[in-house]
Amino acid sequence: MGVVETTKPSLELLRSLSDEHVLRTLMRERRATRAEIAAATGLSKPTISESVKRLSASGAVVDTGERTTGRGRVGTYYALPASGRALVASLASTGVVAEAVDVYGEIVARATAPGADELHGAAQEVADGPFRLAVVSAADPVDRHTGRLVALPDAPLELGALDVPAALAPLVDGPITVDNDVNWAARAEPLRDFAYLFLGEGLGCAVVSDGEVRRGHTGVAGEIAHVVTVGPDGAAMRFTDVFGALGLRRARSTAIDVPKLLASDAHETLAGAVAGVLSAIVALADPEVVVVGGPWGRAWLEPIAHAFAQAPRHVPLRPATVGDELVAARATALEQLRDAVVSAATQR
Amino acid sequence: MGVVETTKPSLELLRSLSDEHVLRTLMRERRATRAEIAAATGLSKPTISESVKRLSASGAVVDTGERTTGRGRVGTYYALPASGRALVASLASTGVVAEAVDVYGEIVARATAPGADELHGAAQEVADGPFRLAVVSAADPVDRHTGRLVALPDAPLELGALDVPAALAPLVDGPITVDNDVNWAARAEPLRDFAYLFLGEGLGCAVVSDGEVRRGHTGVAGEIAHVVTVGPDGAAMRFTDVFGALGLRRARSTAIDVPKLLASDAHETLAGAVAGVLSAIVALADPEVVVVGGPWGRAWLEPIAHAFAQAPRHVPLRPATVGDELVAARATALEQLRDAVVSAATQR
DNA sequence: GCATTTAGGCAAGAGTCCTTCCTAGAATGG
DNA sequence: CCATTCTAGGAAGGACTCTTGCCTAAATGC
Repeated sequence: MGVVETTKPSLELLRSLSDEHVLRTLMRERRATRAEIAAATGLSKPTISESVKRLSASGAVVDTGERTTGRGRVGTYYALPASGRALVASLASTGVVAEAVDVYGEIVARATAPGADELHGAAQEVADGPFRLAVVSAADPVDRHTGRLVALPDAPLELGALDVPAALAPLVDGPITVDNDVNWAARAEPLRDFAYLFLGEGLGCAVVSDGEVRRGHTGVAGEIAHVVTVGPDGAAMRFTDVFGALGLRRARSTAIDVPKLLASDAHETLAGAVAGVLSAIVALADPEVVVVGGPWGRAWLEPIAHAFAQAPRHVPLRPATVGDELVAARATALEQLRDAVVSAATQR
Repeated sequence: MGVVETTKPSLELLRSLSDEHVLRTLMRERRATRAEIAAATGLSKPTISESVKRLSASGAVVDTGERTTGRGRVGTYYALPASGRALVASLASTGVVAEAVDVYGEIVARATAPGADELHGAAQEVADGPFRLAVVSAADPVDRHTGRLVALPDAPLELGALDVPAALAPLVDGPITVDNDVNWAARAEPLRDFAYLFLGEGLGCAVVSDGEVRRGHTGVAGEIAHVVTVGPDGAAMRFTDVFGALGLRRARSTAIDVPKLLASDAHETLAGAVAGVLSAIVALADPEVVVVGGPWGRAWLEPIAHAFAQAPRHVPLRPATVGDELVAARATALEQLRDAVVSAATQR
């Protein structure tokens, strides 16, 4: 708190600001003449001309060879050179998706593979030289500092002992961001303070506060398996143990047997247990709404909402919009890639 | 996410940056010659001279009349004029504290009064013209948008129906920031991801994530009274109800009877209940440590830590450093006051 | 064929930063 | 007591960046 950091005034600062305007305009427009850039940024034509001259000399923008047609003098189109790509990947037990995203936000290549251990192969398939950075969604808890998957008690790693950063390091020449799939799904919702509760084979929750997913110290915030809640006979019980007590786990595993659960008549007991967890979420995170996703979360939204409405404090529940965890991962990758390009071109 | 906001390059930007450097230096040093400011900021003497000329003309800095003594030419000391004050107040059922803080971080006036309803009077006592802003700590849940106290189920307002912003509005000519005392206490700890659990007559918790207290949508994040936990016979029970079941509440109230509690032999039951709440905190916030404060929280840290250590996931507990909720409130007020002075002087 | 339109360049002006040098005045030391 | 040393402040000059305004070249449309 209170660390005031004031940049020194300098003409270099102004110059880099102009350059940044030019680069970001070309990221939006793909190509533009100096006059078009001036109009789009609100800066004057001579300023843009100077900036383009600098950036051309350093190779940060290039003359595409194309020329305007139409009335008036022929203009020269400028564009960004091949600026590298970002890798966006999704890892689940059902398979891997790898995508290459360019600085315009275009998905320029895509590959899928059946097993999570084929991450490297899928990434290599969409590679075209080293990636400038990677953003990965994984269906397991993630350590926010190392990017490695974290084994929590009673929750075997769905993806096995895969070391994501190590698997990608040879292909990526920059930062590798890894986060949980539930957190990525939450980032796609346009709310500032809410929680995203995922109820499927695994249990998960993302807490969004002040517009950002809060990951906590190690990155496993929202791993709700051990929250104490109401079990079968009103007994206090950890959330994950409720499924054991009801015989709704898959054989020799702590994973929930979803088909069996959906076919069972345990609506009420489970809704009560979920309502207990929701009480903890509301108490600690104070969300505006709780978005409920996952196969049985969505199917049983009704009884869950009914049980939760009995609680002394409650908030509205809403089904998750059918979203893809890659949407937010792509957006993050694009933002990081653009920032990397701008800072590479403006820093010296 | 991804909203890139780039400031336009302009010479005015540089000028305001120089002015800000000068102003912030004078806030630290109280008075300085142009040469001293130049040395402190790293900017050149002519630049500082220009800035001081501008700021003197607008009245944002003044010649104090003092002159340097010592070898060399006599220098002119400049300083900030009377720049207004910030009000810092603390409200508890035991009484009110009001302080006036100036732009140097000095407490220039202080008043106390026995009842919370004397907020206006205490504030008026330390006033010297209108305050530029106010920062208030209140021993009740606070709505982060309105600054009003929030009545939650089973938790009567300790301070009554006091409307803090309305009480202060006539004295304050700017923003009024109100927050819970537990949140202020947490802000005084130098950690980025942790929770602060307060166990006294009331129950409270602050969640600090990524270096900031997270208040949630309405501002009542951390109000843990309704978290489901383990009650007397292993029954699932809301935290606040545990005290009712054990007969540890004050008469006709939901407040905890602390002397009775400390004299009771309910260590184990209560430690188990607290451990259940800690499980929820760890699951949802993933803190590095949990700082435990409040009269019986500190006294019973041992049994609580013992019970919590049985949980499948746990983090270290630590007693709260004997802190004053006003420390962080003062720091916030000072930062806001300085920002206000800088922006008033640099904007036009 | 000529007015219109448009990209880009040039020139001038204002403003901010810096480095370097100069000056006035005060304390220090022989 | 006087030369020396030290320091705050100012002035000069150069380097840049921004803007406005004007000019030129080339293509279109009537």
